[in-house]
Amino acid sequence: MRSGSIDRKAQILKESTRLFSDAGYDKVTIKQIADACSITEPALYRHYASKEAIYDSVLDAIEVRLGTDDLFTALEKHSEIQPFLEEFAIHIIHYFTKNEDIYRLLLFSALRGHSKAKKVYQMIRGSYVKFLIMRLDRFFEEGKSIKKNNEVTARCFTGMVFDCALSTTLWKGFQGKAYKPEDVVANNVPIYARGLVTADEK
Amino acid sequence: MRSGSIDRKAQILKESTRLFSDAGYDKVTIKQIADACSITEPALYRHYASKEAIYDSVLDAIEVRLGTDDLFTALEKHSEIQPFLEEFAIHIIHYFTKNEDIYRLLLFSALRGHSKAKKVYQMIRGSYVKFLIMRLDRFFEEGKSIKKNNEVTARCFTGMVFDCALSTTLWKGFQGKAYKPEDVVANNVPIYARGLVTADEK
DNA sequence: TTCCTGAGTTAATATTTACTAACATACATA
DNA sequence: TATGTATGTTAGTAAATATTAACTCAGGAA
Repeated sequence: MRSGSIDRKAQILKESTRLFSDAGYDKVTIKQIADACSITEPALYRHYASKEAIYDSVLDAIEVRLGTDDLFTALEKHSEIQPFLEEFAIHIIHYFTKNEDIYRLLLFSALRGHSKAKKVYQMIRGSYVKFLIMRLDRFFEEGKSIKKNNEVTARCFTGMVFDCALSTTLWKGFQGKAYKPEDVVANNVPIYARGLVTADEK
Repeated sequence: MRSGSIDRKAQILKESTRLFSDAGYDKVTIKQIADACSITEPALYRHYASKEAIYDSVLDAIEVRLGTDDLFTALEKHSEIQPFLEEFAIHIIHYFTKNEDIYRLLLFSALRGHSKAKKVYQMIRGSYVKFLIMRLDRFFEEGKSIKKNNEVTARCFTGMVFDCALSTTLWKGFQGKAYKPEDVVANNVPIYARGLVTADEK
Protein backbone atom coordinates (compact mmCIF):
# COMPACT_ATOMS: atom_id res chain seq x y z
CA MET A 1 0.00 0.00 0.00
CA ARG A 2 1.21 3.45 -0.86
CA SER A 3 1.81 5.86 1.99
CA GLY A 4 -1.00 8.33 2.52
CA SER A 5 -3.51 6.28 0.50
CA ILE A 6 -6.37 4.54 2.21
CA ASP A 7 -6.29 0.81 2.86
CA ARG A 8 -8.51 -0.17 -0.03
CA LYS A 9 -8.43 -3.87 0.74
CA ALA A 10 -9.71 -3.27 4.26
CA GLN A 11 -12.35 -0.91 2.92
CA ILE A 12 -13.58 -3.51 0.45
CA LEU A 13 -13.75 -6.08 3.23
CA LYS A 14 -15.76 -3.78 5.46
CA GLU A 15 -18.24 -2.67 2.81
CA SER A 16 -18.74 -6.14 1.37
CA THR A 17 -19.32 -7.57 4.85
CA ARG A 18 -22.09 -5.05 5.34
CA LEU A 19 -23.59 -5.71 1.92
CA PHE A 20 -23.36 -9.52 2.05
CA SER A 21 -24.99 -9.63 5.47
CA ASP A 22 -27.74 -7.34 4.27
CA ALA A 23 -28.65 -9.19 1.13
CA GLY A 24 -26.68 -12.43 0.86
CA TYR A 25 -24.04 -13.46 -1.62
CA ASP A 26 -26.17 -13.64 -4.74
CA LYS A 27 -27.95 -10.35 -4.35
CA VAL A 28 -24.77 -8.33 -3.94
CA THR A 29 -23.08 -7.29 -7.17
CA ILE A 30 -19.47 -6.40 -7.72
CA LYS A 31 -20.72 -3.01 -8.84
CA GLN A 32 -22.43 -2.42 -5.49
CA ILE A 33 -19.24 -3.19 -3.62
CA ALA A 34 -17.21 -1.04 -5.96
CA ASP A 35 -19.65 1.85 -5.64
CA ALA A 36 -19.59 1.57 -1.86
CA CYS A 37 -15.81 1.98 -2.05
CA SER A 38 -16.04 4.78 -4.62
CA ILE A 39 -14.03 2.89 -7.21
CA THR A 40 -14.89 1.05 -10.42
CA GLU A 41 -15.44 -2.66 -10.75
CA PRO A 42 -12.13 -3.57 -12.40
CA ALA A 43 -10.31 -1.74 -9.63
CA LEU A 44 -11.75 -4.32 -7.22
CA TYR A 45 -9.94 -7.04 -9.10
CA ARG A 46 -6.62 -5.39 -8.26
CA HIS A 47 -7.27 -6.42 -4.66
CA TYR A 48 -9.32 -9.60 -4.91
CA ALA A 49 -9.25 -12.23 -7.61
CA SER A 50 -13.00 -12.83 -7.67
CA LYS A 51 -16.28 -12.21 -5.94
CA GLU A 52 -15.95 -15.59 -4.26
CA ALA A 53 -12.53 -14.57 -2.95
CA ILE A 54 -14.04 -11.48 -1.35
CA TYR A 55 -16.70 -13.61 0.31
CA ASP A 56 -14.10 -16.03 1.60
CA SER A 57 -12.18 -13.18 3.15
CA VAL A 58 -15.35 -11.88 4.79
CA LEU A 59 -15.96 -15.24 6.43
CA ASP A 60 -12.33 -15.49 7.48
CA ALA A 61 -12.46 -12.06 9.09
CA ILE A 62 -15.34 -13.07 11.37
CA GLU A 63 -13.01 -15.28 13.32
CA VAL A 64 -11.02 -12.27 14.44
CA ARG A 65 -14.11 -10.45 15.65
CA LEU A 66 -15.40 -13.05 18.07
CA GLY A 67 -13.10 -12.78 21.06
CA THR A 68 -14.96 -14.95 23.55
CA ASP A 69 -11.95 -15.27 25.84
CA ASP A 70 -12.82 -12.11 27.75
CA LEU A 71 -16.33 -13.35 28.39
CA PHE A 72 -15.15 -16.70 29.64
CA THR A 73 -12.73 -15.05 32.04
CA ALA A 74 -15.43 -12.69 33.31
CA LEU A 75 -17.84 -15.57 33.88
CA GLU A 76 -15.41 -17.26 36.26
CA LYS A 77 -16.50 -14.88 38.99
CA HIS A 78 -19.95 -16.50 39.24
CA SER A 79 -20.16 -19.39 41.66
CA GLU A 80 -23.93 -19.88 41.35
CA ILE A 81 -25.82 -21.26 38.38
CA GLN A 82 -28.46 -18.59 37.85
CA PRO A 83 -26.29 -15.45 37.71
CA PHE A 84 -23.78 -17.39 35.64
CA LEU A 85 -26.38 -18.38 33.04
CA GLU A 86 -27.81 -14.87 33.06
CA GLU A 87 -24.54 -13.22 32.19
CA PHE A 88 -23.81 -15.94 29.65
CA ALA A 89 -27.14 -15.29 27.93
CA ILE A 90 -26.98 -11.52 28.09
CA HIS A 91 -23.55 -11.52 26.53
CA ILE A 92 -24.62 -13.61 23.55
CA ILE A 93 -27.74 -11.55 22.93
CA HIS A 94 -25.92 -8.24 23.17
CA TYR A 95 -23.14 -9.52 21.00
CA PHE A 96 -25.48 -10.54 18.21
CA THR A 97 -27.49 -7.38 18.48
CA LYS A 98 -24.30 -5.42 17.91
CA ASN A 99 -23.01 -7.83 15.26
CA GLU A 100 -26.20 -8.83 13.53
CA ASP A 101 -24.28 -9.14 10.28
CA ILE A 102 -22.34 -12.10 11.61
CA TYR A 103 -25.38 -14.21 12.29
CA ARG A 104 -27.01 -13.21 9.03
CA LEU A 105 -23.89 -14.16 7.12
CA LEU A 106 -23.74 -17.41 8.99
CA LEU A 107 -27.32 -18.27 8.14
CA PHE A 108 -26.92 -17.25 4.53
CA SER A 109 -23.83 -19.34 4.02
CA ALA A 110 -25.20 -22.30 5.95
CA LEU A 111 -28.42 -22.32 3.96
CA ARG A 112 -26.51 -22.03 0.72
CA GLY A 113 -24.23 -24.87 1.74
CA HIS A 114 -21.17 -22.67 1.52
CA SER A 115 -18.01 -24.62 2.20
CA LYS A 116 -17.00 -22.40 5.06
CA ALA A 117 -20.37 -22.40 6.78
CA LYS A 118 -19.62 -25.43 8.87
CA LYS A 119 -16.33 -24.03 10.06
CA VAL A 120 -17.79 -20.64 10.92
CA TYR A 121 -20.80 -22.14 12.63
CA GLN A 122 -18.70 -24.44 14.78
CA MET A 123 -16.44 -21.55 15.61
CA ILE A 124 -19.17 -19.20 16.78
CA ARG A 125 -21.57 -21.54 18.45
CA GLY A 126 -19.21 -24.32 19.38
CA SER A 127 -17.03 -22.07 21.50
CA TYR A 128 -20.01 -21.11 23.66
CA VAL A 129 -21.27 -24.67 23.96
CA LYS A 130 -17.88 -26.08 24.83
CA PHE A 131 -17.34 -23.56 27.59
CA LEU A 132 -20.83 -24.14 28.97
CA ILE A 133 -20.38 -27.92 29.08
CA MET A 134 -17.19 -27.45 31.05
CA ARG A 135 -18.83 -25.11 33.55
CA LEU A 136 -21.93 -27.29 33.94
CA ASP A 137 -19.70 -30.27 34.67
CA ARG A 138 -18.07 -28.27 37.42
CA PHE A 139 -21.41 -27.17 38.89
CA PHE A 140 -22.32 -30.84 39.09
CA GLU A 141 -19.03 -31.82 40.71
CA GLU A 142 -19.62 -29.10 43.30
CA GLY A 143 -22.99 -30.69 44.04
CA LYS A 144 -24.81 -27.60 42.82
CA SER A 145 -26.70 -29.11 39.90
CA ILE A 146 -28.61 -32.30 39.31
CA LYS A 147 -27.28 -35.04 37.05
CA LYS A 148 -27.85 -34.34 33.38
CA ASN A 149 -26.18 -34.96 30.04
CA ASN A 150 -24.39 -31.64 30.07
CA GLU A 151 -23.49 -31.77 26.39
CA VAL A 152 -27.17 -31.89 25.51
CA THR A 153 -28.06 -29.37 28.19
CA ALA A 154 -25.42 -26.92 27.02
CA ARG A 155 -26.47 -27.22 23.39
CA CYS A 156 -30.11 -26.63 24.22
CA PHE A 157 -29.51 -23.69 26.51
CA THR A 158 -27.20 -22.10 23.96
CA GLY A 159 -29.81 -22.82 21.31
CA MET A 160 -32.49 -21.08 23.33
CA VAL A 161 -30.28 -18.04 23.74
CA PHE A 162 -29.26 -17.98 20.08
CA ASP A 163 -32.89 -18.21 19.07
CA CYS A 164 -33.67 -15.33 21.40
CA ALA A 165 -30.85 -13.33 19.86
CA LEU A 166 -32.33 -14.06 16.46
CA SER A 167 -35.70 -12.78 17.63
CA THR A 168 -34.17 -9.43 18.43
CA THR A 169 -32.40 -9.21 15.09
CA LEU A 170 -33.55 -11.33 12.18
CA TRP A 171 -37.14 -11.74 13.34
CA LYS A 172 -37.37 -8.26 14.78
CA GLY A 173 -40.96 -7.07 14.85
CA PHE A 174 -42.30 -10.46 13.76
CA GLN A 175 -43.65 -11.55 17.11
CA GLY A 176 -45.94 -8.78 18.14
CA LYS A 177 -44.88 -7.17 21.37
CA ALA A 178 -41.12 -6.59 21.60
CA TYR A 179 -39.41 -7.34 24.89
CA LYS A 180 -36.02 -6.09 25.98
CA PRO A 181 -33.39 -8.86 26.01
CA GLU A 182 -32.82 -8.20 29.72
CA ASP A 183 -36.50 -8.83 30.48
CA VAL A 184 -36.54 -12.02 28.45
CA VAL A 185 -33.45 -13.30 30.24
CA ALA A 186 -34.85 -12.26 33.62
CA ASN A 187 -37.97 -14.30 32.92
CA ASN A 188 -36.49 -17.43 31.42
CA VAL A 189 -33.03 -18.05 32.76
CA PRO A 190 -34.41 -18.44 36.32
CA ILE A 191 -36.75 -21.14 35.02
CA TYR A 192 -33.88 -23.02 33.52
CA ALA A 193 -31.62 -22.46 36.52
CA ARG A 194 -34.36 -23.54 38.90
CA GLY A 195 -34.73 -26.72 36.91
CA LEU A 196 -31.03 -27.44 37.19
CA VAL A 197 -30.13 -26.69 40.81
CA THR A 198 -30.13 -29.46 43.41
CA ALA A 199 -33.14 -29.62 45.70
CA ASP A 200 -31.13 -28.54 48.79
CA GLU A 201 -30.24 -25.31 47.08
CA LYS A 202 -33.78 -24.08 46.59
CA MET B 1 -57.18 -29.20 -16.47
CA ARG B 2 -57.75 -31.80 -19.09
CA SER B 3 -58.93 -35.19 -17.89
CA GLY B 4 -56.23 -37.84 -17.87
CA SER B 5 -53.45 -35.26 -17.89
CA ILE B 6 -51.37 -34.66 -14.81
CA ASP B 7 -52.03 -31.66 -12.63
CA ARG B 8 -49.19 -29.55 -13.95
CA LYS B 9 -49.84 -26.64 -11.63
CA ALA B 10 -49.55 -28.90 -8.59
CA GLN B 11 -46.44 -30.49 -10.02
CA ILE B 12 -44.80 -27.11 -10.53
CA LEU B 13 -45.68 -26.17 -6.97
CA LYS B 14 -44.20 -29.36 -5.57
CA GLU B 15 -40.98 -29.24 -7.57
CA SER B 16 -40.41 -25.53 -7.02
CA THR B 17 -40.98 -25.93 -3.28
CA ARG B 18 -38.27 -28.54 -3.20
CA LEU B 19 -35.90 -26.44 -5.30
CA PHE B 20 -36.52 -23.16 -3.47
CA SER B 21 -35.97 -24.77 -0.10
CA ASP B 22 -32.78 -26.37 -1.35
CA ALA B 23 -31.18 -23.30 -2.82
CA GLY B 24 -33.26 -20.21 -2.12
CA TYR B 25 -35.15 -17.99 -4.52
CA ASP B 26 -32.22 -16.48 -6.39
CA LYS B 27 -30.34 -19.66 -7.07
CA VAL B 28 -33.30 -21.46 -8.61
CA THR B 29 -33.89 -20.78 -12.30
CA ILE B 30 -37.08 -21.09 -14.25
CA LYS B 31 -35.28 -23.63 -16.38
CA GLN B 32 -34.56 -25.83 -13.37
CA ILE B 33 -38.21 -25.83 -12.38
CA ALA B 34 -39.28 -26.52 -15.94
CA ASP B 35 -36.77 -29.37 -16.28
CA ALA B 36 -37.96 -30.89 -13.01
CA CYS B 37 -41.46 -30.94 -14.48
CA SER B 38 -40.25 -32.20 -17.87
CA ILE B 39 -41.60 -29.20 -19.74
CA THR B 40 -40.03 -26.14 -21.31
CA GLU B 41 -39.77 -22.73 -19.72
CA PRO B 42 -42.52 -20.99 -21.68
CA ALA B 43 -44.88 -23.81 -20.73
CA LEU B 44 -44.42 -22.75 -17.11
CA TYR B 45 -45.84 -19.36 -17.95
CA ARG B 46 -49.09 -20.99 -19.00
CA HIS B 47 -49.60 -21.81 -15.33
CA TYR B 48 -47.86 -19.01 -13.47
CA ALA B 49 -47.38 -15.41 -14.53
CA SER B 50 -43.85 -15.05 -13.17
CA LYS B 51 -41.15 -16.61 -11.04
CA GLU B 52 -42.25 -14.40 -8.16
CA ALA B 53 -45.80 -15.70 -8.56
CA ILE B 54 -44.56 -19.26 -8.21
CA TYR B 55 -42.70 -18.33 -5.05
CA ASP B 56 -45.76 -16.64 -3.62
CA SER B 57 -47.79 -19.77 -4.24
CA VAL B 58 -45.15 -21.88 -2.55
CA LEU B 59 -45.34 -19.75 0.58
CA ASP B 60 -49.12 -19.76 0.46
CA ALA B 61 -49.21 -23.54 0.24
CA ILE B 62 -47.27 -23.93 3.47
CA GLU B 63 -50.30 -22.77 5.38
CA VAL B 64 -52.23 -25.80 4.25
CA ARG B 65 -49.49 -28.19 5.26
CA LEU B 66 -49.18 -27.08 8.86
CA GLY B 67 -52.34 -28.51 10.37
CA THR B 68 -51.62 -27.79 14.03
CA ASP B 69 -55.25 -28.29 15.04
CA ASP B 70 -54.80 -32.02 15.48
CA LEU B 71 -51.79 -31.50 17.70
CA PHE B 72 -53.56 -29.01 19.89
CA THR B 73 -56.50 -31.35 20.34
CA ALA B 74 -54.19 -34.25 21.21
CA LEU B 75 -52.32 -32.14 23.76
CA GLU B 76 -55.51 -31.50 25.72
CA LYS B 77 -55.19 -34.94 27.29
CA HIS B 78 -52.14 -33.90 29.32
CA SER B 79 -52.93 -32.42 32.70
CA GLU B 80 -49.32 -32.15 33.88
CA ILE B 81 -46.69 -29.74 32.66
CA GLN B 82 -43.82 -32.09 31.87
CA PRO B 83 -45.58 -34.64 29.64
CA PHE B 84 -47.42 -31.79 27.98
CA LEU B 85 -44.22 -29.94 27.11
CA GLU B 86 -42.59 -33.18 26.00
CA GLU B 87 -45.28 -34.01 23.48
CA PHE B 88 -45.36 -30.38 22.34
CA ALA B 89 -41.62 -30.46 21.71
CA ILE B 90 -41.51 -33.88 20.11
CA HIS B 91 -44.24 -32.91 17.70
CA ILE B 92 -42.45 -29.80 16.49
CA ILE B 93 -39.15 -31.59 16.07
CA HIS B 94 -40.67 -34.50 14.18
CA TYR B 95 -42.70 -32.18 12.05
CA PHE B 96 -39.70 -30.17 10.95
CA THR B 97 -37.60 -33.26 10.43
CA LYS B 98 -40.23 -34.47 8.01
CA ASN B 99 -40.81 -31.02 6.51
CA GLU B 100 -37.34 -29.57 6.55
CA ASP B 101 -38.14 -27.56 3.46
CA ILE B 102 -40.61 -25.42 5.34
CA TYR B 103 -38.09 -24.09 7.81
CA ARG B 104 -35.50 -23.59 5.11
CA LEU B 105 -38.00 -21.66 3.03
CA LEU B 106 -38.89 -19.60 6.05
CA LEU B 107 -35.28 -18.71 6.71
CA PHE B 108 -34.57 -17.96 3.08
CA SER B 109 -37.53 -15.67 2.75
CA ALA B 110 -36.79 -13.91 6.03
CA LEU B 111 -33.18 -13.31 5.08
CA ARG B 112 -34.24 -12.09 1.67
CA GLY B 113 -36.70 -9.73 3.27
CA HIS B 114 -39.47 -11.22 1.17
CA SER B 115 -42.79 -9.54 1.69
CA LYS B 116 -44.43 -12.76 2.79
CA ALA B 117 -41.72 -13.74 5.26
CA LYS B 118 -43.42 -12.03 8.16
CA LYS B 119 -46.77 -13.59 7.44
CA VAL B 120 -45.31 -17.06 7.04
CA TYR B 121 -43.23 -16.73 10.16
CA GLN B 122 -46.19 -15.63 12.25
CA MET B 123 -48.25 -18.42 10.80
CA ILE B 124 -45.77 -21.18 11.54
CA ARG B 125 -44.29 -20.13 14.81
CA GLY B 126 -47.04 -17.90 16.12
CA SER B 127 -49.60 -20.67 16.14
CA TYR B 128 -47.42 -22.75 18.45
CA VAL B 129 -46.59 -19.84 20.72
CA LYS B 130 -50.19 -18.71 20.99
CA PHE B 131 -51.37 -22.14 21.97
CA LEU B 132 -48.58 -22.54 24.51
CA ILE B 133 -49.34 -19.18 26.15
CA MET B 134 -52.95 -20.22 26.54
CA ARG B 135 -52.03 -23.56 28.10
CA LEU B 136 -49.40 -22.06 30.41
CA ASP B 137 -51.96 -19.55 31.64
CA ARG B 138 -54.24 -22.44 32.50
CA PHE B 139 -51.48 -24.35 34.32
CA PHE B 140 -50.96 -21.25 36.42
CA GLU B 141 -54.66 -20.84 37.15
CA GLU B 142 -54.72 -24.47 38.27
CA GLY B 143 -51.90 -23.68 40.69
CA LYS B 144 -49.56 -26.03 38.85
CA SER B 145 -46.95 -23.51 37.72
CA ILE B 146 -45.21 -20.55 39.28
CA LYS B 147 -45.94 -17.01 38.20
CA LYS B 148 -44.16 -16.01 35.02
CA ASN B 149 -44.70 -13.83 31.97
CA ASN B 150 -46.15 -16.65 29.92
CA GLU B 151 -45.83 -14.81 26.63
CA VAL B 152 -42.07 -14.60 27.14
CA THR B 153 -41.92 -18.12 28.54
CA ALA B 154 -43.83 -19.56 25.59
CA ARG B 155 -41.70 -17.74 23.05
CA CYS B 156 -38.48 -18.94 24.65
CA PHE B 157 -39.56 -22.53 25.04
CA THR B 158 -40.79 -22.62 21.46
CA GLY B 159 -37.52 -21.02 20.42
CA MET B 160 -35.53 -23.69 22.19
CA VAL B 161 -37.51 -26.40 20.45
CA PHE B 162 -37.29 -24.72 17.05
CA ASP B 163 -33.55 -24.38 17.48
CA CYS B 164 -33.35 -28.03 18.40
CA ALA B 165 -35.36 -28.91 15.31
CA LEU B 166 -32.91 -26.86 13.30
CA SER B 167 -30.02 -28.80 14.79
CA THR B 168 -31.46 -32.03 13.47
CA THR B 169 -32.00 -30.60 9.99
CA LEU B 170 -30.17 -27.51 8.89
CA TRP B 171 -27.22 -27.88 11.26
CA LYS B 172 -27.15 -31.64 10.98
CA GLY B 173 -23.69 -33.01 11.68
CA PHE B 174 -22.31 -29.60 12.62
CA GLN B 175 -22.21 -30.16 16.34
CA GLY B 176 -20.17 -33.28 16.76
CA LYS B 177 -22.10 -36.12 18.30
CA ALA B 178 -25.66 -36.45 17.01
CA TYR B 179 -28.39 -37.13 19.54
CA LYS B 180 -31.84 -38.46 18.81
CA PRO B 181 -34.56 -35.82 19.23
CA GLU B 182 -36.23 -38.03 21.84
CA ASP B 183 -33.06 -38.09 23.93
CA VAL B 184 -32.64 -34.34 23.68
CA VAL B 185 -36.22 -33.77 24.76
CA ALA B 186 -35.88 -36.32 27.56
CA ASN B 187 -32.88 -34.45 28.89
CA ASN B 188 -34.06 -30.87 28.55
CA VAL B 189 -37.80 -30.63 28.85
CA PRO B 190 -37.67 -31.99 32.43
CA ILE B 191 -35.26 -29.19 33.31
CA TYR B 192 -37.65 -26.61 31.98
CA ALA B 193 -40.69 -28.29 33.50
CA ARG B 194 -38.95 -28.62 36.87
CA GLY B 195 -38.22 -24.91 36.74
CA LEU B 196 -41.85 -24.10 36.12
CA VAL B 197 -43.82 -26.33 38.50
CA THR B 198 -44.86 -25.07 41.91
CA ALA B 199 -42.78 -26.22 44.87
CA ASP B 200 -45.58 -28.41 46.29
CA GLU B 201 -45.64 -30.46 43.12
CA LYS B 202 -42.03 -31.61 43.31
C1' DT C 1 15.82 11.97 -15.08
C1' DT C 2 13.97 7.57 -16.20
C1' DC C 3 11.35 3.80 -15.55
C1' DC C 4 8.77 0.33 -13.04
C1' DT C 5 4.78 -0.71 -10.48
C1' DG C 6 0.53 -0.17 -7.99
C1' DA C 7 -3.92 1.47 -8.61
C1' DG C 8 -7.11 3.34 -11.24
C1' DT C 9 -9.99 4.17 -15.66
C1' DT C 10 -13.27 3.17 -19.97
C1' DA C 11 -14.96 -0.13 -23.00
C1' DA C 12 -16.03 -4.62 -24.19
C1' DT C 13 -17.26 -9.68 -23.70
C1' DA C 14 -19.49 -13.90 -22.50
C1' DT C 15 -22.89 -15.91 -19.99
C1' DT C 16 -26.93 -16.31 -17.51
C1' DT C 17 -31.66 -15.75 -17.12
C1' DA C 18 -36.52 -14.06 -16.87
C1' DC C 19 -39.69 -13.59 -20.05
C1' DT C 20 -42.13 -13.15 -24.93
C1' DA C 21 -43.60 -14.08 -29.85
C1' DA C 22 -45.15 -17.04 -32.93
C1' DC C 23 -46.46 -21.27 -34.03
C1' DA C 24 -48.34 -26.42 -33.27
C1' DT C 25 -51.55 -29.80 -31.76
C1' DA C 26 -54.58 -32.82 -29.11
C1' DC C 27 -58.87 -33.00 -26.90
C1' DA C 28 -63.73 -31.64 -25.56
C1' DT C 29 -67.70 -29.99 -27.13
C1' DA C 30 -71.19 -27.67 -30.34
C1' DT D 1 -67.11 -32.82 -38.38
C1' DA D 2 -65.50 -28.34 -37.11
C1' DT D 3 -63.42 -25.50 -33.92
C1' DG D 4 -61.80 -23.19 -29.83
C1' DT D 5 -58.95 -23.67 -25.99
C1' DA D 6 -55.54 -25.59 -23.04
C1' DT D 7 -51.05 -26.77 -23.29
C1' DG D 8 -47.10 -27.37 -25.37
C1' DT D 9 -42.94 -26.19 -28.60
C1' DT D 10 -38.79 -23.50 -30.91
C1' DA D 11 -36.51 -19.38 -31.31
C1' DG D 12 -35.80 -15.43 -29.81
C1' DT D 13 -34.95 -10.65 -26.73
C1' DA D 14 -33.30 -7.61 -23.23
C1' DA D 15 -31.18 -6.93 -19.12
C1' DA D 16 -27.96 -8.02 -15.59
C1' DT D 17 -23.52 -9.17 -14.22
C1' DA D 18 -18.79 -11.30 -13.43
C1' DT D 19 -14.73 -10.77 -15.59
C1' DT D 20 -11.10 -9.15 -18.97
C1' DA D 21 -8.49 -6.01 -22.29
C1' DA D 22 -6.20 -2.12 -23.01
C1' DC D 23 -4.82 2.01 -21.57
C1' DT D 24 -3.49 6.02 -18.04
C1' DC D 25 -0.96 8.02 -14.55
C1' DA D 26 1.23 9.26 -10.11
C1' DG D 27 4.98 8.36 -7.12
C1' DG D 28 9.06 6.07 -5.44
C1' DA D 29 13.56 3.73 -6.70
C1' DA D 30 17.69 3.24 -9.78
